[in-house]
Amino acid sequence: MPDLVASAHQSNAWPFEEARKLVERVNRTGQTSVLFETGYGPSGLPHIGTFGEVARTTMVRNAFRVLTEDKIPTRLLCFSDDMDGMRKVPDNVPNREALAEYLHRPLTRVPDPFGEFESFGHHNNAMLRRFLDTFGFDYEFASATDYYTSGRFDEILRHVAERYQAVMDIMLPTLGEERRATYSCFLPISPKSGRVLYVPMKHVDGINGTVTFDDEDGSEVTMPVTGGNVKLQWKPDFGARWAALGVDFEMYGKDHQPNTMVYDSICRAVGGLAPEHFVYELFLDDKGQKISKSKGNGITIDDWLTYASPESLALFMYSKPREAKKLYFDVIPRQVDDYLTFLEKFPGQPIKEQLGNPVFHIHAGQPPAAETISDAANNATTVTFAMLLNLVAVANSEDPQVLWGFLRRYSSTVSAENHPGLARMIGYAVAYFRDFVRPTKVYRAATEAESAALADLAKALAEHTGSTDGNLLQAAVYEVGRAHFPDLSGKSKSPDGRPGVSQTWFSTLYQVLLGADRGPRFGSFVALYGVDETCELIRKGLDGSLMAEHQQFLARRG
RNA sequence: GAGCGCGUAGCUCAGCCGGUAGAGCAAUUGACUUUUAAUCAAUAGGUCCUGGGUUCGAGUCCCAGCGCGCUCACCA
Repeated sequence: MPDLVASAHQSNAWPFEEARKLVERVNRTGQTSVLFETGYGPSGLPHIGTFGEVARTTMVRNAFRVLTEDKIPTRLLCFSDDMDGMRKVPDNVPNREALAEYLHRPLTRVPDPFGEFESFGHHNNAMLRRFLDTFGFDYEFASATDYYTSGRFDEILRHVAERYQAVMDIMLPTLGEERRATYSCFLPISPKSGRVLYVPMKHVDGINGTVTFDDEDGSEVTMPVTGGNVKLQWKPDFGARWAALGVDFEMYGKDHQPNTMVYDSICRAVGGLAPEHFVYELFLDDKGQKISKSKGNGITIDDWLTYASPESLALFMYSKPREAKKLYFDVIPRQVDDYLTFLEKFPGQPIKEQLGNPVFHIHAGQPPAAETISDAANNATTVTFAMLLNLVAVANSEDPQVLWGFLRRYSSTVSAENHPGLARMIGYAVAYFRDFVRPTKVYRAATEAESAALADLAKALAEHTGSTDGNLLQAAVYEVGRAHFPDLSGKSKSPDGRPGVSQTWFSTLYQVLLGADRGPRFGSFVALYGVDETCELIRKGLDGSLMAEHQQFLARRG
């Protein structure tokens, strides 16, 4: 595969551009492995941005593996800063009052409000891992609490104590006057209250590795910096961790960008080599505001996975990482269809274009084959999400079987067994219909004339009970329409030359029975939906049940 | 104010190493034996933000300007 590697060295797809920086780094240092890191602050449930960071870092990692033909081992460490103090009680958890007394304690020392895990921190860590596992990421999880208490950070902590002045010299100029007066890069955990203390150090002993400070009750305390007694302040924590673990690559959001120099300087000050960075743009909600955990705006990972595949979300993360993009429900269908298009094009592309195709990066160079359905003449088509959303809207049904029925009109052999991807997509389309389309429906009552016509239609259809012949049923629909709503303009005619049917008739059917202004060819709809079921639908349209049911549905949603 | 990014068809965006502008949706027309979802075929459409520069040649590279977006206290 020298062709692939050579092209990868030329490719301007961003994961390759980032990975090339790492190749140069390896050539420079002679190192024999590469460590990727992503950070996670578990003060709340996992954020879609956290997921994006892991997805994108994985893409760079895979690009690196292609470039180096897998000769340099790589690891991805997802580091959870779960020793951070709980600064406020999150809004979206149960038992909030009970949590209040644990404010400022490390998250791994706060009881789990969900009552399932050892601590709130453990709970949030587990949630993060669940999401990452859903996507099949290859990663190692790391807990700050474990690292601090097990002694894995002891050496670097002693080092920071020794180099205390150097670290403070980097930090102090970046702070406001007020903060400067009390700042410390060490945050001791109070031996009395268990809280993370933001207090000035009275003394730092670089030789013995201890710090001296006043505890919350005013008593002076001297403790070793090691063993989990003390954690590092945010910026020193970043730099020191990179140095301690030998991190080679870490990306972060643009809000961190101004701090890059500070993190890197600290890393060097304590003897490390600063990692390579990539700065990505933040996501925006529907109103153009930045999505953040604390605001709780925008959509969640669960939201996305309710309506679309993990792959479509990965595509969103791949595209334009340096642009502030809107991440909201209405971007979902497009991502799904773009993903399908890219997947379909991939096999026929020359290598160079494959390397720029998002599915290469989403699937670590091994995208699956696209699923298509074929008609009787063997013309293959990709079923798009847009098409399914239309189908589910016109079929007016949350029953997947009705959708399969529509699809089998085109391709008689298609099924969930031979098209698992399509089956999943139908599930997503149904959910999207239920939550975004159905609420927009408006049912109206039939007029007197329309009621008479509908009653006749029910009678006419009843004679064809059990029929699945769309054309036969369509003819019946037309016969009734001709009697009640003839088109007198002469514009439309039946094949035998009799007057056609006014559009009013069809509008009536859609508005009264389906709650929409437009709809499917009605005979075909009846064939799939069922004659008896359609008669029942007409009955409910006439007696007002459809309107009432829709009202109830809307009321239930709130 | 500083940093980063963006400005291409009505909308959303592709345009790789510089070589006569592309897709999807929307629109219009037609096919599917009566207009009505999907599908299929076709048509229409753009001063590539502006002005300079480099070049035989610039949407693409360089400079300047205009417009828009995001980030930049504390906390992480």
